[in-house]
Amino acid sequence: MNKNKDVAGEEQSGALMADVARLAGVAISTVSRALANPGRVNEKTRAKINAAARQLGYTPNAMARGLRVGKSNIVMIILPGSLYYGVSQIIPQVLQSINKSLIQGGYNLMIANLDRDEISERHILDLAFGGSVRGAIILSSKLPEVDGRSLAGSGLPIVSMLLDMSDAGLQSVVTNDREAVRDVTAELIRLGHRRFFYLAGPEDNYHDVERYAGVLEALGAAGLSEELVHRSGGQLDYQHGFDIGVQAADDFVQLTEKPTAVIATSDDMAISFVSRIQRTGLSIPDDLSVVSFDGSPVCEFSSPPLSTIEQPVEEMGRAAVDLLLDAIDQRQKAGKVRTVIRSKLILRESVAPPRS
Amino acid sequence: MNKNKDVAGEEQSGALMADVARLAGVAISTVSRALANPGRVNEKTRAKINAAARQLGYTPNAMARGLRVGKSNIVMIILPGSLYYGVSQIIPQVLQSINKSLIQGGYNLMIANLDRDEISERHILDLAFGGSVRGAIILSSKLPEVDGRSLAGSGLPIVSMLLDMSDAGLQSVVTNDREAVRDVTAELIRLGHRRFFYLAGPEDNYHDVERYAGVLEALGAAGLSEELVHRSGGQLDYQHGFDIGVQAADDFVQLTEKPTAVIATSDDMAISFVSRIQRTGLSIPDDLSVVSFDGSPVCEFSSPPLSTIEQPVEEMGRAAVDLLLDAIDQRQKAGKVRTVIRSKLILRESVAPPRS
DNA sequence: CGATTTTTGGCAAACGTTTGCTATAAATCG
DNA sequence: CGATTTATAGCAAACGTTTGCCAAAAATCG
Repeated sequence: MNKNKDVAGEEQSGALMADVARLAGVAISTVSRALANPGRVNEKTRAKINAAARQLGYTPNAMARGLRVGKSNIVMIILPGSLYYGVSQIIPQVLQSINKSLIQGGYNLMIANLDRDEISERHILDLAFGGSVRGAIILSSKLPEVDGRSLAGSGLPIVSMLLDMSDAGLQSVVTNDREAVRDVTAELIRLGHRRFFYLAGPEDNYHDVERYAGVLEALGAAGLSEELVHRSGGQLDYQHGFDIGVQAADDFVQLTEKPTAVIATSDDMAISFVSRIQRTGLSIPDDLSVVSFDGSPVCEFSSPPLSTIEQPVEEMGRAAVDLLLDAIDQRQKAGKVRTVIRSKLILRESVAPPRS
Repeated sequence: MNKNKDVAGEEQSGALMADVARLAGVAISTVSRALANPGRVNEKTRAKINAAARQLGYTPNAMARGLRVGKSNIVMIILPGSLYYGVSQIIPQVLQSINKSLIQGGYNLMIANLDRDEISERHILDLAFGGSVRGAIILSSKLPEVDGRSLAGSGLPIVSMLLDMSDAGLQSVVTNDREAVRDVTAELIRLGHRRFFYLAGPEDNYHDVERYAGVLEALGAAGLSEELVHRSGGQLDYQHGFDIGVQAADDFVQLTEKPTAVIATSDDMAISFVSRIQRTGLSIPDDLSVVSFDGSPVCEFSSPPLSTIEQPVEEMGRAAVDLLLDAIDQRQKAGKVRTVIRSKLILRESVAPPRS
């Protein structure tokens, strides 16, 4: 990028395509073609060009290419808010999985936001409308919309991951929240549990709606009343999982008819709930079985080891990137708008039949 | 970005500066100046331009600007490897802190790598030499170097964070690993502990070197022999913290003279060690005190709550970005090449005096 | 009020790469 | 071997913004 070609210092300046052309004795456009469209250039000429490029350590300028072609090689990810919380590595795992697949497709991943306030929404829209990004993967409900600019109206290819936005027309890659929770609830019922304590995420949150529905479905399928499940929480976001669990433990001790099984909808709330409830003298799983959601590795080292539903993050990330790249390349796959990848229940020592 | 100005569909095409100029009845260069150098444009003209820009939802094209100016608005982060592991949120916290500060400075954060293999090194160098990024923050030792291209030779402003690379000439923002571990070891000594079990990270790893040195310093300061500390592990990377802790527990039970205090150098290894050692019947902290490093929030909900050294990630991230922006703007602060921000010991129930 | 200084708008070229089009060379065909 | 077809290299313009320079308008000075 250094225009001063005479610098004899240690710094390796960024060679231009023009430099390669000069050294190889061809036109700039021939260099461009040799690198990007090799079949259009004679083999001998191509060899000369490749040698020159190697000698100069030539690296294409992505901004110039993006400007000319009208497309960048960056994909942005729109987060629900914080990048991390508690023991959950879901978001970092998402980032890792997506990044890995994007790099293989020749793209770079950029984090677009760390909040969903107006400043962040505006920033996301700048990236979208400024041509800086080629597509987006969104992990959050509601597409950004500020001052007459909306992400939906930008024409940018978008894929939703973790939550189902297929109703809004977005290709979505999700796990089977509802079904997974239904199945683990059915397992608790099979073990003999008849009273349940549900640790809720934020009310109306997609994940909470799905997971709670799974509980109710299992009860219905077993001919049991929905009144057998006590719902705790609903005010705090998943980011405050530890707090949810602490408050739930307080809630639990107030109950006169104690439930025998806890269904926590994130590992954080399960971990802090268990910690607090054990201090009241209750024993897990003798007095109370506990299951959780997310699949954080640390659950194996809890006391006792925690049963949890493990999300297939890596697979979902791959699928999301595949869908996005298809949309970018405008390969209209006549496929489903909603891709479901199943979570997996990991049963550990926190679950047992209830005391008779 | 859509060249077809006649599209009457729902899609809001990216308006160009040329469109704003036409609507405002001025030249393109005047629009550019009004937006970027307002003092150079008459107030009345500026108002016309701002109104036109607002009406059209004009968003600058960052690629065009970057190309013309010769500088992008992206900063890359070079990771030591995986983005996440165990309960540690250090890397995600780093990303969040850095991203927050960068956005305030008008930059975007891009993840450059997820590995340190040759493909990833090459990719990092492409970003550096291709003009795609304006600076780098590195969380890993050794600067990328492949095929005659080296990051050090690219002229790109670089700041190291978490590990001290000031000897290699890089501005570095670190925490006081050595001192923090020395102080916590001194506290254990003060409580009466005389035999220690050190859970090591990878041998020769910067962090392990510093932290182990802290242990030895505290012993020396108390006039105690270095032989009082048994070192366990050293083969696995911090990413495998849980495994390190499991192996350390096996190691520990083999010891004839049991140490009374454990100094673990990451929360992951402490958590898994405690889990395993408790299964052998030992009690924390009655039989064995445990301290850890990182400050993961879940430590509060361990059984018993785990004492840990909390890293000042947010503050370090801010400092690193400040240094980087200074370097980008070529503001030569006549300052130290090494910035140290202190970690903080959080004492919880995992530490007690040894049984007499 | 004329001379001088400052402000302001616009032209044109720059940034590094890509690609349509044309002319020429090379290959193929009868 | 001449006519026809195909392959290949190069010219020039495009992408969207920025900025040096110049001319003209406006402001200030004596």
